[in-house]
Amino acid sequence: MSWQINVAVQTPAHSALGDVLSYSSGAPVTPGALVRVPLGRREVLGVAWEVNREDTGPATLELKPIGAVLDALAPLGDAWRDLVAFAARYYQRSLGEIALAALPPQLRDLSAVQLARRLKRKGSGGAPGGVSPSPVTLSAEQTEALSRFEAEAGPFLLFGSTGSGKTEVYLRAVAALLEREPQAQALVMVPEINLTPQLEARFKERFGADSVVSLHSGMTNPQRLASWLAAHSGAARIVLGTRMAVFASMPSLRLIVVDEEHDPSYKQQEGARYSARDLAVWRGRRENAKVILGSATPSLESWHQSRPAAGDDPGGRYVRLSMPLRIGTGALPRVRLVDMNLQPPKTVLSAALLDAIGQRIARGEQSMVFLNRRGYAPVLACADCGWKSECPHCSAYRVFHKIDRTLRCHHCGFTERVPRACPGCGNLDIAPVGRGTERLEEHLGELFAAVRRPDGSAVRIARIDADSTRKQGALESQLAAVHAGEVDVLVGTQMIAKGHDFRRITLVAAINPDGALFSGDFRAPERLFSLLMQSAGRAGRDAAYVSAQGATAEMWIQTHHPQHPLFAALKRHDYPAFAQGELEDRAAAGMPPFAFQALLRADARTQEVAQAFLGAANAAADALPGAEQVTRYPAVPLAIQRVANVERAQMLLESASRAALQRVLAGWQPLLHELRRTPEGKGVIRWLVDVDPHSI
DNA sequence: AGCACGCCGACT
DNA sequence: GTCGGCGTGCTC
Repeated sequence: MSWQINVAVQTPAHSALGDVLSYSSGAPVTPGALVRVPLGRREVLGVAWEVNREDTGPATLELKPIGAVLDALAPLGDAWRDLVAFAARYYQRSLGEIALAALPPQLRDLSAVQLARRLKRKGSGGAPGGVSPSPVTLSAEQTEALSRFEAEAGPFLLFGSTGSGKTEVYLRAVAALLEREPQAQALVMVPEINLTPQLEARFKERFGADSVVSLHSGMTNPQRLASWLAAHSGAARIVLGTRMAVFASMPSLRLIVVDEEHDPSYKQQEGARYSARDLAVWRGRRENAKVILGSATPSLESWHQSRPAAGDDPGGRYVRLSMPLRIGTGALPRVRLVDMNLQPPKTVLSAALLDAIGQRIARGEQSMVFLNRRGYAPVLACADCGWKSECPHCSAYRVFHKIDRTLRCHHCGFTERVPRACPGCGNLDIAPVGRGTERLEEHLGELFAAVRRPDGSAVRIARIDADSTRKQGALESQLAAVHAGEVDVLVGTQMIAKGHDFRRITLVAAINPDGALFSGDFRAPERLFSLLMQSAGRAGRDAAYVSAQGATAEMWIQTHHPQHPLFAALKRHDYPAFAQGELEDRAAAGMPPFAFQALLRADARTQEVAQAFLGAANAAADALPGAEQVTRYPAVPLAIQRVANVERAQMLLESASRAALQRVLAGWQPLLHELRRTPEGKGVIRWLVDVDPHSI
């Protein structure tokens, strides 16, 4: 009984327990080994973090002995533990929470014996598949990007417009690595589960099915365990996945690709709020793996970080690789702005846009119309008494879904049948206000009811959004229908703007994107620009198809602000101009990437309690080291202040120094734990820190 | 977070 | 008399 093992276990952030719990062991355990340990009445999985000989000083407290060591599995490496430790520190979470969340869930339930049995059954893995030669010839831009990638250290920002062939660059970079180093592994991340199947197919075709595994939350637990084990053992040369994959154990990691690096999905929005993109860059440096961030509309952070040196400015830390041209003859679509101020009042779809869609139908081409609002109408209202379909549990309206005649709250899920008469005054005349995708689909159906396709049949309209794709496999089958040409007009939310290659779509329309122009969220314009650029990229991807049809691909935007500089840049497909404008605004306002932010949020039964806690927390931070370099703003309610009967408030911290902000946050954590036991902390349901928040 | 203990209302 | 509501407290 002479070893003290400090183990990271899943201790929740609120428990105020230490980062690691100490146990005794009769034999040393390798740091990084998975162990089962007693915790209260139960036995949980943990990761051995530090191992000390217990010969110094008297035993201060009686330690429980560790349980089984899962020694059939190689211990997690130093680099992996450093990554977890960094993420825990930076995002203000416990070591164990990050570590355990990074492991496949099934590992928690398996005993040492079961795990050993499973590993034996798996055997040593199949023969490594050879790399198939690439079927395509590289463009000059791609060749240039690859040669700079090979020659320099990075990290790289691959700035390539939609259709410029970024994926082929990733594939070549991975191929060169795998051929050069027989053990090397590559990690390729994509923002959404929906995008993994097509990328997975492409990688498997090139590198063989045995070399590639996926890691994302859509997989079953056994699948995730199998993939994780293959990555951990080195049998899988390529790991493809969503943000969670950044924590995959990969002993020979040499290359990390973050595709669509600007995508908000890389930022985890619950639990440990980490940015997988930022962690990827950190991990790359720690493990000496090259990192490529790719995007047609990079995040302003990455764009700024990849600025070239100029004058006194030494430039950013990233190397920018630009590929502005679209492959083949397909030009970028023409952007057409419709000034909605010149349309008759209450116009939903302008006559010019309808005409353009009609022409596409007549030519047998497809159009895509998107609107970022699902359901039939965002509000149901009574004209007589002013009743609106408010959610009784949230400070939000319930959305009218005509399909099943329900009012649904998109925040808490509360659903009711639509009332027959106004609950306020009994008036039978309650009407939908505004429109969502359902209503747009209906509207288009009416408008094109009399129109015939070239073969004389009726126009086919389809809708893809979170509601239409709820069932397993629904998205795939709906996408297949679009690809097969069974749809003339596709209506949907931003879901359809992301990544899917609709080769026969020659018109994309954004019906009402104005909301993001003057939103309180300073990142809204960036997201809108990226969404519109991406949507425009959906149109006319198949150059051969477009030119054979003699058609011009078009992106239509209906707006009340046609003079807005965002649209001017969009018209020219000029991301650099847009970014420069935004960066100037951000610099002037002292916002990211010129400042660093963190949020402290508190949830309570009442807004007063939540704000009182934040007020006390604010006062407690006065004395912290670094506080003089951090601006603390007063507590305010969240934009949606009540969800499921919980009131939410937050306060913002901002500093030009990331280090100072980190120092304050680190010192704050224990004070916040103490605060919960004071009168100001009574009634606080939870509090959380969000470092580098995405929306404030 | 789990999972206990603990102290008050409606059921076999 | 017990089943069970979730308030409070602890886990090396």
